[in-house]
Parts: sequence; structure tokens; C-alpha cells
Amino acid sequence: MLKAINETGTLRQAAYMLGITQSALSHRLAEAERRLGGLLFEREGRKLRQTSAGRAMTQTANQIIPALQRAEFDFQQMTNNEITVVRFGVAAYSCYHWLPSFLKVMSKKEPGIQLELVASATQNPLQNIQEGRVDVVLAPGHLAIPGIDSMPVLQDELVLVTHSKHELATKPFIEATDLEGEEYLTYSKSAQPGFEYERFIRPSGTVPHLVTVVEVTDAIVELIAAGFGVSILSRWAVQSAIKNKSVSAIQVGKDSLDLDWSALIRDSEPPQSAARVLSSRLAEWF
Amino acid sequence: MLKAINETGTLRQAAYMLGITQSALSHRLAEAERRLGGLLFEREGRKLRQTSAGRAMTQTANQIIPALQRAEFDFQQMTNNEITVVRFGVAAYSCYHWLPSFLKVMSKKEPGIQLELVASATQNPLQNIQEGRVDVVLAPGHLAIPGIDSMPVLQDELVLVTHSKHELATKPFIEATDLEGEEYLTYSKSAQPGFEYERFIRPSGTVPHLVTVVEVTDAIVELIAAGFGVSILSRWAVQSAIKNKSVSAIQVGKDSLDLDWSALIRDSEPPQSAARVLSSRLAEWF
DNA sequence: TCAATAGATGCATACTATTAATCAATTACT
DNA sequence: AGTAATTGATTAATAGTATGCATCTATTGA
Repeated sequence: MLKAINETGTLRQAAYMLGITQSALSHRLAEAERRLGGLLFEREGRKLRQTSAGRAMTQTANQIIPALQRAEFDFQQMTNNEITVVRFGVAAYSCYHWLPSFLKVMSKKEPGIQLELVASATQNPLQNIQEGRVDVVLAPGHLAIPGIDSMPVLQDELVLVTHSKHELATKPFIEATDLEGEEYLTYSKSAQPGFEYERFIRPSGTVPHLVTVVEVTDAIVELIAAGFGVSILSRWAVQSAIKNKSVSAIQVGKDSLDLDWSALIRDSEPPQSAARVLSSRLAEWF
Repeated sequence: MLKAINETGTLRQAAYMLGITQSALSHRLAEAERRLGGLLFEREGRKLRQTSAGRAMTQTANQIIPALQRAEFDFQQMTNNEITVVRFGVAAYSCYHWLPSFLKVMSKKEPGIQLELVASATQNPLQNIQEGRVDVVLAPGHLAIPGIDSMPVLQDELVLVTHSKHELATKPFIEATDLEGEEYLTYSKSAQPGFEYERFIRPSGTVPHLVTVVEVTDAIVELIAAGFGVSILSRWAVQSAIKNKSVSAIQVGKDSLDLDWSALIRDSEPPQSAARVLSSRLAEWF
């Protein structure tokens, strides 16, 4: 309405442009000015001239209307082409270096599924799932939780990650006592079920002399590659760093420590939902 | 509506939050989904769960509604506090180094007037004024144009601007022939009434050996200060560069060339309009 | 199994938007 | 200067839409 009046200069022509009568447009303008509590146009004789407040409102309208049109168009695209957005997170680890490769695979095999990363799922995976803020979480362990389905994705092992020239790098495996005197990097001090602290460090009674929390798991790997500290991480999280020999991975304990990862989804998800499809694809990919 | 339903989880509570009945909200949601041609929420038993398309629409709504609220608030501020936006330009010269000082003065003396710079006024000042895209233009000359009022702002003179160590800098005044062999910088090749080309260079029959167009007048001054070329500009445009001795200004012609500047405004502007106030303030300031 | 609660639906009514007819003021034309 | 054309504004009638009431069916919790 504002744009039409401004462009045509008269209510008559603007009304014609909008497909209504001049009288209807006059009523609309008057009602809009009543609701806003001020004039959008000053009346000069028979001419309408925008007030500066009216001009600002028109500028806002010129931004908002296209945004609404895009939103409607996108809505129709998503609905008609069955594009589903699945919100995804990784529990415990802020570890995403693998995501571009995985997204590439997803783009080819499941073009109707888009992923949206939810970083807060790292700290509060179960709560985020239950409260509907995230649809799929890649999490360690194979937990039996009411209301949540757990689909196996990967059987992995926990490994000690060191600099490639670290003295521990040559050992076939490490004991907990080997960590004494080491600077130990961890992504979280709060011990979680299935993880290295509960299963390996704590039972030995030994304590690394310095524990540093680095929340971004990928950053831990980079620090180690640079010679700062060691950490125990799931092998899949450091696979590419191992391959390009920037770090070494040493078995933890004589018998090694295995760690399974699964995809957590709400059990109310329909059988063929995008969340379940994503979980299957994760299992395939790892 | 989308946010309320999402936050509360039930139509009943969302309706309560919105101040309508559950039935009204159910109708609203159904009508919105009918208009959009798809579902905003999937129905799972008695539960409503956002579709991914519905979630995207909610995100857009969460951006747009605050923007609308700000626009309404700003409208009320502008209307009730009588803040008027005046669109302003400078004809011929892209020359704005003086604006921050001027804006500071305006902010103190006329807090109800805001300036908005319209750069396109430089090239097409009269058309921009007549077509209502700019309210005030500072322009050379004192033109009698139908529909446009011309208020005197400044009596100035055209000066030759050179590097401070340029050989012409010691002369009391220059003749047109002095420009032979010089690289001449101009902001526009299209000769305009009142300007140096029509009044000084063309009548002499001489031509600078090289003419370069540099559209930004402030840039011309900087080039000259760096030793590249000369130009003839209105003194006010180089006043500060003269003061800090980065350029020299030499009188043009034995009798000098005066150039008046005026503020052009539509003659339909009311007597005490913000545009006329701005024009008065310009005259005071220069 | 039953009661409570959810969303959906049909219908009546309140409310709002539009149009027709007309008015007063302005502007263009003769 | 007078007149015709055009403008925006206004009143009243009517068409269209939004809301609430009553009730329904389905689901879920006790």
C-alpha cells in the first residue's frame, strides 16, 4: 500500500494497482494511520506526500514483505518437495571435522534431508532430545533411556592421543600410571558413563599432574599435534589426524577400551522419519 | 501464534497466552495452514509437533515481528518527538569532509532534524528534488527554476588548487594559458553553468594538455596534495586542506571568479519545514 | 474402564473490510 | 473568471472474516 501510493502519487492509481476501490484504499490508509497514531502521508491540497516517519515505515515494509514472500516460498518448497530439516548434535565431543564429508554423502543419498547443527546438544543431549530442540544425537554408549531409541552406529575404542614423537607413542599400550607427570587434556571434567575417566583413570587411583579442559575436541587434537599434552579420545575423532601422522594413537590398557557410539532419537519418531533415516546413514558412513 | 504453540505445547495454553479461546486458535492455525498450502504442525495423537517447514516459518516470524515492533516504535518516536528526516545532497561535488562538523552543529541546534545523505543528488540534483527523492541540495549558482526555491548560502570564489610547492603557487593569480602543460583534474567533464570550464578555460581557447576525471572531489584534493595535477575548485571545498598547508589556492584571473552557492528546495515546502530550517542552518554555518 | 484432556468442527454472531454514492476542495482547462 | 475534471474523505449498506459456544472424536492418564 505504502509503496503503491508513493509510486503512483494518487490514491486512485494506487487503488487500481492494488485491485481495490479508491474508497477502500482511503479507508485502509486512514485505519493504518489511526493504529500507528500518526500520519504516513501529509495532505497538500489534493496531493499526498510521505512524512519522514512514513518513509521510514515504507523502507521497513520494503524489507519485510520480500522476507515474508521468501518465507512463504521456502515453506512451499520444503512442504511440496518434502525437504525435511533434521537437527543434529554430537554428545560429549565438540568434534565436527568429519561433517563436511558426511554432508556431501547425505546430499547425494538423501537430497530431501537437510541437517542443522545444534551445538547445545553437546552439553545436554538427552534434555535437548526430550524437549524437542534436537532430533538426532550421536552419543557414546548404548543407553537404555525411557522415551529415547538408541541405534548402534559405530564400535570404536578409546585411545591415548599423543604427539607422534612422544615417548609413550612407541609403547604397544599404556597403563594409567603412564599418565602421571603428563599434562592431560580433556573436553569435560564432568565424568560421564562409558568414558575414560570412569573406566581407566579413576580405578587406577592415579591422577595426571595437570588436567586442562579444552571444550572443542578438534582443538585438543591440534594442541597435541603441536606438542602440548595428551588425551584419551575415541579413535574415530582422531582418525584423520592419525592418518596424516600429526598424532599417534596408543592402545589404552592391555585389553583396550572399547566404546560404542549410537544415534539417539525420540521413540515417537515414525518408522521412516528423516531422523531415523539420518541415523541409518550415520551407521553406514562410520 | 507459532511461538506460543511451540512454547506451550498445547493449543489450550497457547490460546490462553494469546488471550483467545482454544477454538479460535484452532481456526487460526487451520486457516494459516490452508493459506500456506501445508502443515505448520503435525498432529501426533493429541500432540502438535512442528514440521521442519513450520520451524523455518517460526524462525522467520521471530525475526520479522521484532522488526515490525521496532518500526512501529520508531514511527511513534519520529511522529511524537517530531523528528524529521531531511534528505540532503551536494550538486556537482562529491565533497563531504565538512559534514561531520556540520552534523555536530545540527545535532545541537536542531535535535528534531536528522540528515540523510543522497549521493545521487550530485549528478541529478534538480530531477531528484522535483521527483521528491531529495529535499535539499547545496548547489552552485543562483538559479531561477520553476518549482524550486533557491536560498543563498555562501558567496565563494573559484581557486586554482595546486601542490604547495607547485611553481604556480607563488603567482598572485593565474591566466588560462598557465594551465597549458598541466595535468588538470576535474570532477566532471560535462560543463555546467557557472563553473570554471565555461567561465575561464573555454573562453581562453586554451586546453590543459591532459584532463582527468576524478568523480570524488575530496579525492581530487588528496591527489593534488600528493603532487598529481591541479584543479579549479570552489574555495570552501578545499578550505581545510589550505589551512593545513597541504595545498595552495591561487586566484583565478586578475579579477577572480566568484561562485555563489545556494540551497535548493521545492517551493511547495511549507515556510517552517525542516528542509527550510536546514537551508538556514547551512547559510549560518558556511 | 472411565474420566480428563486434547484438537477439530459446525454454526451463530460480532467485527472488520469493501463498495457505492456522495461530498468538499483543489486544480486544470476554456 | 467560470466551469469541468479530479482528488481525497465520508457515510451507510453490505460482503467477508474472526471469534466463541457447544459439541464431537480421539487420546491419554488414573
